[in-house]
Amino acid sequence: MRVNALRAFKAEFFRALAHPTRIGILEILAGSDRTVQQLQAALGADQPTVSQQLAVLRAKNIVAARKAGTTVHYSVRDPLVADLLAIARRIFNNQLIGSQSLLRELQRETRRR
Amino acid sequence: MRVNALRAFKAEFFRALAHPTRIGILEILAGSDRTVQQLQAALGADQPTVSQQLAVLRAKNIVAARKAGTTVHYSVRDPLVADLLAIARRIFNNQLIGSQSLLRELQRETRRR
DNA sequence: GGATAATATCTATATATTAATATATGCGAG
DNA sequence: CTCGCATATATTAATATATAGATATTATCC
Repeated sequence: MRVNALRAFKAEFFRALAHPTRIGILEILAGSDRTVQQLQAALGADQPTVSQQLAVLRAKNIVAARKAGTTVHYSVRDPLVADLLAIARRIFNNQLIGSQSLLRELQRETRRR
Repeated sequence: MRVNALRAFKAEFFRALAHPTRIGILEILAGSDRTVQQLQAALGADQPTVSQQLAVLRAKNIVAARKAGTTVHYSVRDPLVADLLAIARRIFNNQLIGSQSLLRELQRETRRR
């Protein structure tokens, strides 16, 4: 039964998304490619943190790195990741009925797209 | 900035999916509701394992439990979860080019739906 | 070559997750 | 009421992950 191997693989993929910084990175990259510096600024995170979380996403082949001189540009490998995040957003939206403040922020985000 | 709180929340959601058994449970429940016993049989997992992973999904409000006498029927709360898994499947499909055996199994699964 | 900027990796410690096993709870049958 | 089945929870040891900080690598400029 390699259904199990497949499920382990899927679980690994979702685990790669299971971190606030990595979610942030993907949300930003879903819009357009960015350098590490830009990600640092947009996330308000320090350099090693961003770089380390990028390494996780790279290891899972979710993002790609393109080197240009001393800076590195990152992009999402599969545009479907943006769709995935969009569906996830709708699920949160349904789920958060009752948690007003988070819900408001989520709706603001949904409108923006 | 409660964008961060929101991202933490999203990360938690994905963490709930980040386990082979839980993926299995959701794939099965996406088809139709099942009792714990049915899940045990379908997954080939023992009772405490299934129950424990169901508890995780319950805690995140991803599944709902309905008690009928001594047995408990589980269902997925939001039908969008099935869509999420379907998109994830397409992402794996793109990503797995090169890993032939897993890819074959994945395509078999995609065809089935 | 040396200095500097951008990015990556490592290390140590704290914390979380898992798997296996044991035990507890609730309910229906008789 | 008590027995047995279905499910849930607790416990513990092993493993994995996160976080913060220090350090290493790489390319560019002089």
